[in-house]
Amino acid sequence: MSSPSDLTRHTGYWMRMVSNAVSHEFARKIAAEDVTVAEWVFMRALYDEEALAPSALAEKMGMTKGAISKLADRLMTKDLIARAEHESDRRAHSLFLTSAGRDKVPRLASLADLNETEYFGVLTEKEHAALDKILKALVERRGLKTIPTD
Amino acid sequence: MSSPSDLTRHTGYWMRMVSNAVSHEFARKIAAEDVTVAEWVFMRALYDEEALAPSALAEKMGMTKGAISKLADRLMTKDLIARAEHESDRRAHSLFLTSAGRDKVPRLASLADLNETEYFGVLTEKEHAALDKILKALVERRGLKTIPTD
DNA sequence: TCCATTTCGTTGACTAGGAAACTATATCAA
DNA sequence: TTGATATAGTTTCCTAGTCAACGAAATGGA
Repeated sequence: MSSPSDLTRHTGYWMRMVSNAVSHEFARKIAAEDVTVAEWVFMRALYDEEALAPSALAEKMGMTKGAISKLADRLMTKDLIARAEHESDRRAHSLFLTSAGRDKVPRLASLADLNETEYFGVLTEKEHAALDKILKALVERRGLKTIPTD
Repeated sequence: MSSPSDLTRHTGYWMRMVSNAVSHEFARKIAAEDVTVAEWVFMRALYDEEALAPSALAEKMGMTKGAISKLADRLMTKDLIARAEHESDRRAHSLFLTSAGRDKVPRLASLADLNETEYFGVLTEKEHAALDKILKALVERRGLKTIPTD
């Protein structure tokens, strides 16, 4: 037996290695659009909705509301999102994409597609399909849910 | 077609979701031993060696030497590692596990094993083997190499 | 109605890492 | 030998999160 649990015998090890590489490369790509990965996920989450409350975003993205608050500040500074007061509850508000923000999403989406293709393009069709299936099985069987940001 | 590249159609999305979950759960487990994931990787890297230079660790872990410098500080404060001056080069030194540090590695390793089992235990033997094989193929074909920390 | 409690979001203190400037030392070429 | 350059680590400044305390507004009994 090789020393205490050789790290490379762990699936988690290889998974993290690939996952990190994919993320870092994606971060590099979208940096050209002056957006971070967290910002992209945030914007993508708003894209399908009219507007969302910070708390909903926090839940969806698996981040604390503090983090969302600061992230929203940054996105507002960049004029990619804006806020609307809640009609009846004066504590609450909701966030939505500005038109500039909305315009950006498809461009970022193609970069995401490109990254996906680049990374997983080295797999055969069969391998890729098998990987997807197994990952989804894992998510389902372990009951995972939040949108992965980091 | 659903809106700009539905994130959930990306393998990277599912991969990050699983990878993050595995990491966070592991972080939670080893927090009981008062160690972070980066610290664990650092210690694990030292375990097989007599001693390593900070620069070698940085290379191995894919972190900057600045980060290694701070990480080493923390580990020295906890008395888990110590430093030895280089015999001829007065700029250099090397880091090694203290006996307390060395003792801790097997305990952390079992937590790593436990985490691995817990997470991937929901897969069948066949699925698990297939996943490993595909991940390793990805790493090889894309030429990835540093030990994943985050 | 009014006070206790809960909820929404923000803020401040803290942690971890990257990038680049910096310090000290080593090496190499003239 | 000595001055230029390269190398080993450290430090500083910055970004991006968490956690916990907080203020303001809403809610729900007594």
